[in-house]
Amino acid sequence: MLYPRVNAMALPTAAPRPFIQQQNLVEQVADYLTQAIIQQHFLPGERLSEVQLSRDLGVSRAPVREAARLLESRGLLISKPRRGFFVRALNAVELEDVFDLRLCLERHAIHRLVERYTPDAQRALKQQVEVLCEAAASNDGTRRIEEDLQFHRLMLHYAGNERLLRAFDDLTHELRLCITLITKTHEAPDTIATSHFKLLDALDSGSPDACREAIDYHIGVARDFVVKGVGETGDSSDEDSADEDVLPR
Amino acid sequence: MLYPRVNAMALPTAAPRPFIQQQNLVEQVADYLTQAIIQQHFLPGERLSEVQLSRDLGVSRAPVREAARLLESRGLLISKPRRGFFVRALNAVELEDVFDLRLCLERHAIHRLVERYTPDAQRALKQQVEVLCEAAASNDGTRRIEEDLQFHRLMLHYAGNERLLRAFDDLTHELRLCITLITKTHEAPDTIATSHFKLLDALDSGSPDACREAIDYHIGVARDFVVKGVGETGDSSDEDSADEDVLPR
DNA sequence: CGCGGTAAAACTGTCGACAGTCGGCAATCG
DNA sequence: CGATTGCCGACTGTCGACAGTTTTACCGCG
Repeated sequence: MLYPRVNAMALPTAAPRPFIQQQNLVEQVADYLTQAIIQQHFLPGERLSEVQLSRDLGVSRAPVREAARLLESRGLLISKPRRGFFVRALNAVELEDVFDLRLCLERHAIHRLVERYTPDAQRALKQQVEVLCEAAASNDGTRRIEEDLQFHRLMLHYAGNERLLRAFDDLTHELRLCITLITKTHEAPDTIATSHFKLLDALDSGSPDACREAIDYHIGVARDFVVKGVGETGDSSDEDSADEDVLPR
Repeated sequence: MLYPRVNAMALPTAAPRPFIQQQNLVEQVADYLTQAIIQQHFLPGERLSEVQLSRDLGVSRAPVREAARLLESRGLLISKPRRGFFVRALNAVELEDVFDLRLCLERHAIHRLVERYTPDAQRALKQQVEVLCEAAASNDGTRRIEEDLQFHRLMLHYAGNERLLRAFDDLTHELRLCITLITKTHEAPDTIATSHFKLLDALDSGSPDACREAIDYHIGVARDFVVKGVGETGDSSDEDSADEDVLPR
């Protein structure tokens, strides 16, 4: 083992932090854990030992626990009392739900966006598609996904509802759980490109119906892609809790 | 001050826990803080001192911190590094965003629900409306709101997407931030009743368009109600952070 | 009387430690 | 030989304490 301190960890896809101030330990540990989970250094369903993590990262257990709670709220971890934290494992149904919610959010967003489609937004989206195309041509699967998500983030952003954007961000955290499934099944670069250009065209047309059709198609493709990829791989999770359908308040 | 220990707090809408085991301190503190914020024992924008809380509740600071992080993820608190936790204060724009997202979620939910409208769901919703009507006749404003939310929770539940329900729950936490504003402006009991009966009728009709119209009207009324209530009261929040529109990844 | 600077107080971030609990292993009994 | 029970190790939940930072109060000076 003997990992270095968190300061020295390599994060190729880390969030750009232009500010001078370094984040506190909690966020650093959270970022580290997020990356480790996404890159499958921790497998779905695996238990995370607090002492092990704190030893490896060279910090005490308090920041580790707080970071774990943060990731739990993001749906990346699940805590079982007195048992510890486990890496969340999405089964097929949960994955369907995630994409259904994504459809819900993006439909709404694109309708809001087409109402207030400024040149600024148009320019930014167009530019991001270009970045995405460039990424799609590369072999870096993770970057491809991130640029794709960033495009959708931009859409949500220019839709003008910050809370909607937050809901989307919460969702993407879970989406990244199965990111490796997507990166492995190498989607054709031009498919990605045309799929996004269709969205731009629909927005340019100004027709809400065209936008809805475009986003439905777009997300449908992504859904089929991931659901196909998951197949029999990542179901697991829990069969022991048989009292889940009582709808607690 | 001198609140009692967290064990003694009254939670009329507490989750049913048939098991012997009591929850851990973190959840207890989180529930306590949630109730305290909702009942405005802590005012919006107010800072929460960790030591003060831990003294008052008779626990150490670790559970308080973890509970505070939990509530931060729910949007009830905001943490500023090295400054502490503050009660979230929703301004008018944020409130609009919340209701817009609620519209987004419930539109989607009711469309999913009308596709799979089982007798079970119909019965449960009808019963909940009756409970709501009873609550609406009472003077307990908090209970009125909670039963109202519970009805919508049921709708989301029977829509069959657990993730959608979670997104709604996350949102209602923020909705409760301005709950007192709603309870003060006493809505007419029969208005509430008929408004919900319309939803049931739309579902019975099986027409997606009717459902959409009903939910749009329903949430529109609620939105106007709250937005009118907030008026000049709860804006505040922060004017110091001028770098919020850079769209961080 | 107002203002700037300094020092003290209070608070947050982090740490190490202790106690209760859970899971696994082995010894024992049927 | 299989099931049960007691024990042991490991781990989580919680606590008190220390260090660095922010806020506040106070004091001198203009």
